[in-house]
Amino acid sequence: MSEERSLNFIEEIIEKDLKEGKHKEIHTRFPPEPNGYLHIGHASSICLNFGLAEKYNGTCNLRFDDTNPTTEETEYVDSIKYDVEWLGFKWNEELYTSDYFETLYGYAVILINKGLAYVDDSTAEEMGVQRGDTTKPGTNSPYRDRTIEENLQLFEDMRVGKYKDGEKVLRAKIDMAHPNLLMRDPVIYRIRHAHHHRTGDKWCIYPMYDFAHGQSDSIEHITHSICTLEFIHHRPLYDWLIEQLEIFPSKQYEFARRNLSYTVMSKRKLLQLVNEKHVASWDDPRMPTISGMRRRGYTPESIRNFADTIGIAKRENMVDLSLLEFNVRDHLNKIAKRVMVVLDPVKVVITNYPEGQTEELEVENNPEDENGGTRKVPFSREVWIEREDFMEDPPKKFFRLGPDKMVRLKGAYIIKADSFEKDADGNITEIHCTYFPDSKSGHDTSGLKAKGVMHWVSIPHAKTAEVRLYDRLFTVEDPSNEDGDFKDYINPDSLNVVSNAYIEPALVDASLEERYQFLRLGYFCLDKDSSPEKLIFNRTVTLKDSWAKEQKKG
RNA sequence: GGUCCUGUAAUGUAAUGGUUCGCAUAGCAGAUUUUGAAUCUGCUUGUUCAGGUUCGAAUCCUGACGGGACUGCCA
Repeated sequence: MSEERSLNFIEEIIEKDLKEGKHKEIHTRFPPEPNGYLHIGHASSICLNFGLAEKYNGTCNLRFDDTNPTTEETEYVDSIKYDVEWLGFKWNEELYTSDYFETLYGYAVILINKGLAYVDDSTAEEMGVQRGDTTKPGTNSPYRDRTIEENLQLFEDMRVGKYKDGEKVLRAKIDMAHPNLLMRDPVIYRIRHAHHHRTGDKWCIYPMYDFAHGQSDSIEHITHSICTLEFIHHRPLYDWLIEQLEIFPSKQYEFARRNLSYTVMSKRKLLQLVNEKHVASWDDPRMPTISGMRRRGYTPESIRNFADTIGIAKRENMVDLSLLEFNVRDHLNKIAKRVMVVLDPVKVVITNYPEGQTEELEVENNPEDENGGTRKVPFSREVWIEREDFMEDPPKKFFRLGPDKMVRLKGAYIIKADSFEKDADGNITEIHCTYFPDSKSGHDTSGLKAKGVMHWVSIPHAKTAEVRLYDRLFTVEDPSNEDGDFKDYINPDSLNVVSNAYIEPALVDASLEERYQFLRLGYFCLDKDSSPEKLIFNRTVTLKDSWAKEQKKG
């Protein structure tokens, strides 16, 4: 039944490798550095790596790339694990590059013994000069020709803490004239007298990314090590080290990271937004972090479908937000409970409805779900409707309430507006309507037809809640690529708080797990800061609004 | 200037030398609708350019042009 789906370039490589017997089974890994929260870009990588392992019956490890003790923290480890699980993936093993520190040290000794690494006393500045640049070849360090014995001794001295930070480094001995700057005797170990989140104070030398990542891949027998495009220059070094060390030949493949419009994705920038209080926290619902999207109401399914939709490739890209929004609407439409909430209320009095009378109307929870069931919604003489649903002098195509216009109150009766009252400022304060008793939803014998259907909340039964309306965090597609600071483009209206929305009574039992569609308004979820005393809802995404479009046309 | 990666519709992706370049989103029309949602139907927009190879090129080759990455003791 499954439709034929074309393979992305990595799947092609894998299928070829499997077919040719290069590997019996594939092993991938997701290798985050625990120095920040995961974002939607990481989600693509997670879906790719774990997804590939699932698809080809292989395994995927979760490996924390923790080789820099000064930036990494356990808090991040925990959040990363939570996010990966929340997305619905299970790792084969939970691993840490720091688990391999002893092995990596041994690898470095092997390199020294082969005459392929040396201890260098040059300062960072001196090394910068030695490196040359893209046009000029580099020059050899004066320490490049130390003997193996001397290097061995010096490296051990580094390990036992004889030197201060920055005093010495271990460098691979490759080629200072190599056209690839990364091959010009790259640093592979540096001294850092810092407390590591897992190894504590056991080490004062730490391997660099290039001497840790590929080796860790190899130790774990990762067959396909997938990373983003900017590491493509590292591949020759990745291969060189594995070859010299004569260890399992993991292979690196690169794909282009996914960029999303109207947001930023770099950890540095996201950290800045948090630190400078442009957002409340890492999980602020406006953040493109997985935790922020979770809090906003995105579902794991919608994020995975999104990752699937945008696929992977090697070219630069800017994925339009609408692709993400489509996926979240698509999923929420199937699962969200429909409820009625009025954000900007105006009072409607149904003058011919008996005073004091209340009806319990049976209303469908979700027309998209046969098993969604129904709930009771109380109806009475006075109801709140949305202020924008009434116009004193409506244009022709306005399918809502206006003088002498008829609309159906969703799940209830058809009403007609007779008159309205205004305050001194000209604001409408009250609308007087009559209802048609034989137009009751499900039992309509009136023969009337109302083009418009509106949501409403019975005034005497209404409860209140705070509703947070979120919009894109930035006003431009690519804030990082504009003139000036990216923060100059923060959308001042990214959050609008409605502190006193009227909600139908059934919503007081709202739960964190449930997703809701506030009829005609959008998809919402309960915020984690919500309490029975003060309910708080987050808007995940609006509904598509063709009326808004119509209006824009004028 | 060096090395490397990359150019298919507004956006993302497909085509693996062989119909008329497919799909999704977005946009536009219409149908339908007790959500101006959803659903359904139709439509619009594309191979960066120039040569070459070939019966045949988005695909292979050459060159140009465009976009991007690399000069941390970050990852």
